[in-house]
Amino acid sequence: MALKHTILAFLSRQPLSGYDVAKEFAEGFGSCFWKASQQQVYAELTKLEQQGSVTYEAIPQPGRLDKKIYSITGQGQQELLDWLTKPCEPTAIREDLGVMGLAGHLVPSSVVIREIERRRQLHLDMVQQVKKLDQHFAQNLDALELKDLYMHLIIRRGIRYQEEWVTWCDEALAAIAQAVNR
Amino acid sequence: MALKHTILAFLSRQPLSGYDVAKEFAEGFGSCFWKASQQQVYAELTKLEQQGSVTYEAIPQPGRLDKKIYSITGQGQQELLDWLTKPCEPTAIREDLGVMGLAGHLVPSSVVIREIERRRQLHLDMVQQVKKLDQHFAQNLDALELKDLYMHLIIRRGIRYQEEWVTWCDEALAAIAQAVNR
DNA sequence: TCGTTGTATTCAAAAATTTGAATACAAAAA
DNA sequence: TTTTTGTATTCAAATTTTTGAATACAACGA
Repeated sequence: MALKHTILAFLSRQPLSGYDVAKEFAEGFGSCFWKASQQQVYAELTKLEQQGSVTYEAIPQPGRLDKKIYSITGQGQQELLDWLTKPCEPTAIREDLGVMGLAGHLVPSSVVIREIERRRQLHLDMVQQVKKLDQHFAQNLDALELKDLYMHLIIRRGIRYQEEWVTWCDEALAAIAQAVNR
Repeated sequence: MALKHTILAFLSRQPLSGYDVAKEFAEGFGSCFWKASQQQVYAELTKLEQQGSVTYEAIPQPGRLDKKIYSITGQGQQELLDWLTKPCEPTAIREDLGVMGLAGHLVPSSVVIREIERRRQLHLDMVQQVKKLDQHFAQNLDALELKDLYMHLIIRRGIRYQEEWVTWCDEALAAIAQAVNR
């Protein structure tokens, strides 16, 4: 389970509130690599706190519930470290669009084409979004410390992934158009 | 949920036993796009059968449980068709290795390097494996009917995905080596 | 002949993820 | 000024996925 470890990893970089962690999953690093809902994040933070992997400092907020700023503990850091040291397995793409490859012939080709065109645009937008994440790290690459270099490299993987989808959409659209006009 | 629809899609191509479907997920198309365990497949097939989306013909086998050959029904085909017609959203990569980007600096760079080298080999193996799936379809591309063209295209996506990981591993290893020797 | 691999199905429990809410106030935009 | 967006947390339920078994026989190789 990487949700737990992804949260620990976020907190190993800086203390964050649950809201901030959820935002990381929705908009930042997580948007490309690992999505988690607010509820999942809050539930996991509560569990991690009970287990002693994280602690929080409650910031009183006038007239509403305290804001909790979570930090990783020594124990949490050790857990993360142990996990990082163990080999991890690649995961399947788990992409709904794949089903089109199996059964696309059941729907009119126009439906397939429309869907691929839609996806092309979505991935194009994602390229821009993920590139923004990289802006901070992509500057003077030669002087980057390891911490930032790792971040840069993995973000590059995300960018490439999205770019590859755009390329694939173009190729697929061309191939389908050719086959249909035959 | 694409498990249901992936199973329906398999069965839309040909009738299969639960064992065969599970094999598709483990070794065939699914190995790259959507993994599901045997138990998941059998449970889902039972549910689909109860709902009338699939039927099975029981093949008696001397001395053991019947073998069930499942086929998609008209209703199942309609469900699949409806699902394919609806737009689908891209999914996050959901890759454990991503956590390295966030917190790789907590472990010695040798650990990161070893892990990336290991992953490189795994993806290299996957490239070969997925290319095998394509063999049947990659022949005389210009005469491929749509059904097979779609399959070919989506398998190409899987090949590229694995190849991209290999390329990324190479780039990452080079960049890390350079940073460490600085 | 003995172990391994492959065919074939089923049960049960635990863990993870998704979905749908509700609450509450501040700040910015319409 | 009214609505929308953003900050911030929590509860509950349903669904999905993972993990760990158990059963049974056939075929193949050592």
